[in-house]
Amino acid sequence: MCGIADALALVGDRWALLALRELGFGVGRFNDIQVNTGAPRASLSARLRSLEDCGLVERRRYSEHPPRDEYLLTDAGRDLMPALGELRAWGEKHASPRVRGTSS
Amino acid sequence: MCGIADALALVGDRWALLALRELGFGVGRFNDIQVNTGAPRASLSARLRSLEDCGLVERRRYSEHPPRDEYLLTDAGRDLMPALGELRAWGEKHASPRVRGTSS
DNA sequence: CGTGGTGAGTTCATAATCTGAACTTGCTGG
DNA sequence: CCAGCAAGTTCAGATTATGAACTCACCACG
Repeated sequence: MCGIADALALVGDRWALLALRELGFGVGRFNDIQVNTGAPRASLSARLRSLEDCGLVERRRYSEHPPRDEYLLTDAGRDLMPALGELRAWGEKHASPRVRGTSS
Repeated sequence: MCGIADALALVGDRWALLALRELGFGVGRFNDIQVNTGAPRASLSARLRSLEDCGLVERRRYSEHPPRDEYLLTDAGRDLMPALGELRAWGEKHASPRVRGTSS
């Protein structure tokens, strides 16, 4: 009925958007994403897999012998960046008013 | 670090955005939201409560004796609409490719 | 007046999901 | 050979969501 439901079905969980954000930053290593997002390894692994399955993320092997993969945004994933930008803008405006003003 | 995490902390669950979407449509009755989103009553109730707590949604009592409440978007909630719009656009472009082209 | 229906929630037991920690696998460094 | 990093996976346990049924309160009906 409305793309929102479809969108949320793909990226509507707690870590997908965070992971996508990291990918948008150019962070493509599993451990880095895991640390930056705070997601549990298992959850992140599953999420990355879903995202790859949805075509939002692409997995590139940057080392053969030790199986080292790197994740990249696909076209579809990159298209999500504007939405993420809006979300971030909103978050900074409404969800983090605590850090406005003097430090602490 | 980034507003996205904060934003997701508030609206990053499965039903929040859907509920917000309904509110954006002007649908403010509990049952209507529940039916339109498909969210379980209990989940929706909890979510609406969180959203109200976060200041994204306002509860207006439109009937006293039979406790009938109606939900409205606040300023903060309305500010989320652009993000929802982006998300919807993305969803229609990438998350619902099944309806592209001839049926079947 | 008693019955049934609508609307908004709540409660409860169950089920699914997520979480953290430890474990693998494969190679590199000492 | 042993330790360590990197990417995942596995496992048991904790959290949370889910659906169905139930409550309250009123309104309409016969």
